[in-house]
Amino acid sequence: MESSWFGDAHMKVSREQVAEHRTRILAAAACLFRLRGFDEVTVAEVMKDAGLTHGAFYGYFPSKEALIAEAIRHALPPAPDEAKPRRPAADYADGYLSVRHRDNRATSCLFSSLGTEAARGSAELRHGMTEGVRRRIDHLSVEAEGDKPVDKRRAAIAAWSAMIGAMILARLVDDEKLSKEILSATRASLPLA
Amino acid sequence: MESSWFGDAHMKVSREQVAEHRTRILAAAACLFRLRGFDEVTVAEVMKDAGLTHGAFYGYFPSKEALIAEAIRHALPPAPDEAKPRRPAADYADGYLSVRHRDNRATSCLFSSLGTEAARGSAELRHGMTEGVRRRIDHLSVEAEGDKPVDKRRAAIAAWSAMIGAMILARLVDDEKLSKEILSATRASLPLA
DNA sequence: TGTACATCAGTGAACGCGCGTTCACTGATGTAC
DNA sequence: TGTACATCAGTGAACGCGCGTTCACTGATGTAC
Repeated sequence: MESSWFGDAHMKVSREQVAEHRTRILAAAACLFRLRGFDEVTVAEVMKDAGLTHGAFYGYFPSKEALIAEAIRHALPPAPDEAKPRRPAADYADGYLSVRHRDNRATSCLFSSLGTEAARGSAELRHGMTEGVRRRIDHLSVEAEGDKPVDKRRAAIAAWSAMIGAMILARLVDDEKLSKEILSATRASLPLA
Repeated sequence: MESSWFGDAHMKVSREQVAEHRTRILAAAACLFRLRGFDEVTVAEVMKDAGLTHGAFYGYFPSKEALIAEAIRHALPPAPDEAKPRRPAADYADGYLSVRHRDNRATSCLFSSLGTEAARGSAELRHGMTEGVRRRIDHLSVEAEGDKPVDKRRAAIAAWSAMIGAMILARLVDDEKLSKEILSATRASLPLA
């Protein structure tokens, strides 16, 4: 089947429809996975949240595993855009270690909501997440404590590790007071300028 | 059925047998869970690793969920023993942020191997893990940086959060160099005396 | 403009497999007398 | 000491359910002429 400029124009509407459905599937999956984990979410649920029936799934993705890798890639922070200003590291840390972030799991940081399971995931999934790790380290390195770039990068890695660990503990613990203490104690000790 | 001192003595062997089997089930479960996560491990596998068949499981635990909570409790660090010397915090951190710990998942720290999934677990599971969190914070507080106890405790929380986050990232990332960098950078920045 | 045909995203019933859980049974050990 | 019975941890077949995946079909949209 060939496509002329004419054919393209006519197909455009349904192609956009498909692209939008695909985006909705990925977004629904990313939310559900964060809320309940990869294994506890079913393909049928994701499709229902995206407004479709489960049978259509395999027109979009070859398997649930492929959806996991794609949804994570899609939800990860995008490559830095020169046009947009970088978010200040202190702002990022304040938001990250907030009760709001702790309780908003559906839109939370992927590393603190799915980190331990993702480490056992497919090569594709881990590769996607590795890119996300690199970007975040680069982002935080700019304003981390230290004189030389090496020191800044080291501090950025330590600071982000602490944010992730603290968020996981804050969500895990069944004592609200301890949970808040973990967040604030970690915030106070972050090596960010 | 009454138990006399005589009856007790006669029953002792089989009671010890049962207790040992129970321990083996818990130990096998704790290893498998760390390696593959709660959902990916089957009751039958745990029993096989413990040297029994799956049918015997329900003589020991009422459900898989109960096993999860018990196995985690069993694998968590015990209450501090006055008789035994505390492990120095620097030692603990060196071991924690080592490649050895990263690669030995079967016996790894529960928070870095199951943290994100446990946060979505049963109340029993979360309660058990909360006790583990308290103990570790107390343990590390003794030698953390700071003059007043409050400062030491704050530093201990931040240091442990960083260890957990760093271990999760080090396991997740598919680049050996970056993985090691995360461990060493975090180790260098830990607020431990 | 109208009619017949092609395409293809989406539907929902069905399949097959695996896993948590149950249960009738076994066999080793201990008890009664 | 011997015989009959009770107990109970463990066995393995079976059940039932849910989930990932497949597939024949629908119906809306576009194409050919």
